[in-house]
Amino acid sequence: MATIKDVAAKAGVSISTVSYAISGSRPISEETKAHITRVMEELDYRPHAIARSLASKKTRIIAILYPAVERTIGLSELSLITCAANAASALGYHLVLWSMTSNDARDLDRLVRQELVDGVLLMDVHNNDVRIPYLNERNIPFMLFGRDKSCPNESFVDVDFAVTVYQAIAWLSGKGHREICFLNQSKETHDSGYGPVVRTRDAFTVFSADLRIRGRNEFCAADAAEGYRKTAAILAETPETTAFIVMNDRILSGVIKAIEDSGKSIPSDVSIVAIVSSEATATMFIPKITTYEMEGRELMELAVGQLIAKLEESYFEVPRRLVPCRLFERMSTGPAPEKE
Amino acid sequence: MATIKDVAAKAGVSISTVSYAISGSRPISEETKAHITRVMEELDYRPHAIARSLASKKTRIIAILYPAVERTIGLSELSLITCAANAASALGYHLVLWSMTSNDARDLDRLVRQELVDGVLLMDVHNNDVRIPYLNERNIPFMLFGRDKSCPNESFVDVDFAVTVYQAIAWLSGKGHREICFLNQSKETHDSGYGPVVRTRDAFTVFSADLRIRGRNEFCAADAAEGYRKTAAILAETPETTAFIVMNDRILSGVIKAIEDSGKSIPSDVSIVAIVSSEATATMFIPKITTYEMEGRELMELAVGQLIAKLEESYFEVPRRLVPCRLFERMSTGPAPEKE
DNA sequence: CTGTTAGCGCATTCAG
DNA sequence: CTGAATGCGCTAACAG
Repeated sequence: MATIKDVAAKAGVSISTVSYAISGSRPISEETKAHITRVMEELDYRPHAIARSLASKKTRIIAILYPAVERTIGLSELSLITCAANAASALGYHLVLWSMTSNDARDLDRLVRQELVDGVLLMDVHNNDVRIPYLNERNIPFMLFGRDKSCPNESFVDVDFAVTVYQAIAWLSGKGHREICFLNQSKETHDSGYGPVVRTRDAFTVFSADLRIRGRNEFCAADAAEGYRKTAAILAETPETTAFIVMNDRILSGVIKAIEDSGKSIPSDVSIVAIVSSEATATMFIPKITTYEMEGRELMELAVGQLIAKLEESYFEVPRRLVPCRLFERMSTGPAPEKE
Repeated sequence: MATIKDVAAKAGVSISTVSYAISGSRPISEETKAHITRVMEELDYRPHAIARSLASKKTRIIAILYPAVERTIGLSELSLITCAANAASALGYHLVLWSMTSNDARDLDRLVRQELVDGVLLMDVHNNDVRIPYLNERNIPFMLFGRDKSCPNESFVDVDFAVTVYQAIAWLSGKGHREICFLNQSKETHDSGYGPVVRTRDAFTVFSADLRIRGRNEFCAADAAEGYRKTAAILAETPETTAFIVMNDRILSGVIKAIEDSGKSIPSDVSIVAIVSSEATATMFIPKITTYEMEGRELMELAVGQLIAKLEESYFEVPRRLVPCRLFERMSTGPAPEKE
């Protein structure tokens, strides 16, 4: 492997000149720079990442950190991580994956102390996350993917749950639906303060009133059988319901079945839209489900971009970015049925 | 941050003694070693990963590499990657994620040439994968997760598809089923030579004969509607079918619906077992689906362990390990119905 | 069994 | 605008 020394020798300049030609942190005449560039190409030179890190005290590596707790929102997608890797790569960074098996900051300490990474991207932030005070204390730059009310001063990117709920209601409303039921996740999840569940619930209350929708704001445990039971009960109690907004992929099949078993059909009698869902889920059903899907790529590019901006100090404000989900209209939604 | 120098000074020994006490690559007397260990703890010393790498020419970082192509088998799980990270971490390694967006070995070259990693774990290996000759040529140690007939000489770990199919047939057979249909993935996937589809198909042919099962060996496109159509057709043609083995989570809801619409019920009339599936999928349906699930954790520990063994040259053979899926009996399977 | 020392490949001072 | 020299923190010869 060619080193910077080889390049310098062949180009007839000093090592530092080559170094500056690469980094640009000091003016180099156009012609020597061009010459050096050519020699680098001839030698197929690549800077040695490790050596560069040791000298510069910056590794150009960021860590993406998954905590012990498994959440129910569909954040657990491989594509999110590959997006992160791609985003990092595009900015000249590497992405290492850390997965914490316990909820103990010492696990994190073990990793951080090796000084392998310049910054950390925290996934699945949860209430009173021990990782946040730890990173603050040690002054490790970090960014949250997801947010929590217990950490109001941090940088984050997150799904805009409120706007997503608003859009779903408004869109259904535009199709004539006036009686809409929101099937959120479980009450336990809500009561534990899990952000997405709390925010969507509040948003549904507010926006359904704003849009003059008669809304039912319900919880449902993450289980197809529960989805069935709940939906059947709702249909029995308020048969005028013409649309369901569902924030839990696991209950969809139960919801669909309950609607069909009640003698109604989708979407002519009842519409279903799944929020914070995914194409993979949507296409598993008949009919294919209309969804609002997380903008995983955009969110990740933001998260990684902001984190790296922080590292390179070209940014000084605390970035907080919310991105609503995007609508994918499929076969489970239609205009509200005519009133008899 | 304390450095090795600080430890040496405080312990009253030389730097190299500390180094050897850590690595164990040269004998150190028990008492000095104990003393050094104590001093390290007092100083809360952690070796600097980068400096160590530069000096030793080993980074103790491995890359997990996802290719451009998206495969249909459920390998796309986040848990696989976190397992890989955990396995690596347990062995003192870090895991970086590389995601190739093109099918070009030059992308890989760009990464490898930075000499950031000691070895590579290739995911989702496909026919005539360009990455394999490249890595061989450059002498980069690597390991395959999944395998392909176009690379018969490499080290790999993989799901034992044949044994999984055998077990599924045998298990159903033990419950009295004699007419079993295997719903594989699409014919196009098979004809393109995709290993899992080819191997399961062949295995079904062989083992259903061995076990005296009247088997239908069918393809089905990855779509719930196709699953419905296909299942309905099969039920019409061969109504004596009492069990379906399905290797495609995307069609399950169609299969279930077709069976129910034909007036039969699950599992009393017809059993369903999904192979190479997952709990997440299984619990999305009513009834919960009996599955054979990939031993992701075990496979990953094997893959990472073997790769690292290779790196550290405590191993010289080419490891090839197959692990069949494990049965999770749920509600979609039961004894074959009595013959009329 | 332990100490001394020369790099690993590069970034970055200090001189010119 | 460019070159020479120092050292990042550690490993691994070499020397005792």
